[in-house]
Formats: sequence, C-alpha cells, structure tokens
Amino acid sequence: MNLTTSKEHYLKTIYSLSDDNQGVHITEIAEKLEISKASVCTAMKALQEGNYIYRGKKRLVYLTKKGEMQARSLTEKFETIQCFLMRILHIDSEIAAQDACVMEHVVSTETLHAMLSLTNQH
Amino acid sequence: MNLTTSKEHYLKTIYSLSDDNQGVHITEIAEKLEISKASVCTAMKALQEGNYIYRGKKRLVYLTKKGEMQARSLTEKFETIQCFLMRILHIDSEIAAQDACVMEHVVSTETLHAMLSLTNQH
DNA sequence: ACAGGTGGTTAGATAAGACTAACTTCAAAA
DNA sequence: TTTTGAAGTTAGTCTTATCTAACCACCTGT
Repeated sequence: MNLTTSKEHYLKTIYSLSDDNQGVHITEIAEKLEISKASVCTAMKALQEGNYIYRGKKRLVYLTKKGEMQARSLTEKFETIQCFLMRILHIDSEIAAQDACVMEHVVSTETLHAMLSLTNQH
Repeated sequence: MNLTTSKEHYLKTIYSLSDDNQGVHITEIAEKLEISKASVCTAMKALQEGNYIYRGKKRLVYLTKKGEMQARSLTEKFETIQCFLMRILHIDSEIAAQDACVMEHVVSTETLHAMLSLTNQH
C-alpha cells in the first residue's frame, strides 16, 4: 500500500492522539479529523495492510515501528515548515499551521532542509 | 463547478500553450501533461461548464476572461514561489519548479505575499 | 441477566480523476 | 470526390476518499 496524503494524515493524527503509543480509538480519530467513523475504519484497514498500524486490545489502534517512524517524520516536517513560516515569513500561527499541514505532504527534502537551516541560523 | 488542483493545472497548461489565446488542441494539452486525450476531454467539459474555457473553430480550446484571469493568477503564484525557493532558499530550479507546482494550489495569500516581499527586498 | 449505549464494522452510494478501447468527425491529400 | 489518418469523443472501468444507514459486539448499570 502506498502512503497518500490522506493516509499520512491519519498516521499523524494517531501519533498525536496516542500518548506513548497507548492505543487510540477509531472514534477519537474520527472526532479529531471531523470525519465519519466509517471512513476511519476503512482507512485503518488499509494502514494495517501496509503494516503502519495494528489493532490491539479492545480494538485500539497502535502504530507499528514503521508507522511511528513515518508519523514522527511527518510531524517533524510539519513543525519545520510551521516554524519557518512563523519566524521567517512572520505568518500568523493559525495560518502557518494550515499551510504547513498541506505542505508537509508535498515539499521536497531540499526545501525542507533549507527551511530548517534558515530558521535555525535566524 | 469548483476549481480543484487538477482543474487549475489544466487552466495553467492551456494558458502556457496558447500564444495570445489563439486556441489549443486537446492533444497538445494531453501531451504536455502526459495524460490521455480522454481525460483532457472530460476535464474540458467541466471547465466549459464552469465558464473557464470555450470551444471555438476546429474544436480548439480557448480561455474565457474568467479562465484567463485564473490562469494568470496561478502562473504568478507559481513564479512567486519558484523565485522565492531559488533566491532565498537556494533551491535548484528544477526542484523549485516541482515544489512550486504543488504549492501554488494550496498556499495562503499571506504566505504568498510574504514570499514575494522577501524575494523583492533581497 | 438483560437493556442500552458506545464503539466498531459493513454495505452501498457518490464524486473526482485517471485509464483503455472503441467509436466518430473532419480536413487534407490523392 | 473519396479515403484515410489525426483529433476528438464516449462508454465503461479503476482507485481513492468520503458519506449515510444499518448492523454487530461488548461493557455497564440497574
């Protein structure tokens, strides 16, 4: 299975919701993303196929090592972009978050690195 | 009809292919985007619905005023982003183009303005 | 124990965007 | 004028991502 933008979103959400990977309810994910439980359920099957998550006790959703690495990477990208937008371009945090949230899935590593170093040396 | 990323792409492509809006062949668009004629044909119907294009002599595709404005706006966004990436972040023009090509459809006007002014004052 | 409610799942629909294959249209060359 | 190849169109399929509605499963409180 390939990670699409949508799937990456799910991973990031699971990561952000699970405290120390203690497992997340499908309902929680649905509420956070403001989408139906059914959609989440379907997506979880695909992510399980791809070995990004597994279902544990009480049907909770857990990230696998692979899933966790992906999620962490995405979260880092998000933060890099958001910080860059805020500190270098002086964008409001709300809007910076929105922009970062779409950019994180598409931006090249080159651009990402450049953003990071410019933000740091600032 | 709503302009999606895909539709915006078509508009930009038509704009770039038509010299002074002299009309473009569906085949040209298909070749430029490396996509089937059939897909382009279907998309053109939707764009016509939304009054972004019309079909003229010899079935050529022409931008309407509305379509042209959109296309120009997108092209400007693209250029703003590409220049920013190249001049401020020192990204290679090839990669900058790729990144700009996806970012142009999603980035906020705030970020866009900030990129423009930073590039200019540079 | 069982009735409800919460959480999860399944089935079926819709929409966008792409595809191939087969068809039509048309204009230019013979 | 007829033919033929390029351009365009249509029909039907696939994938992804979403939805609603109906259903199942399990835990909990009475």
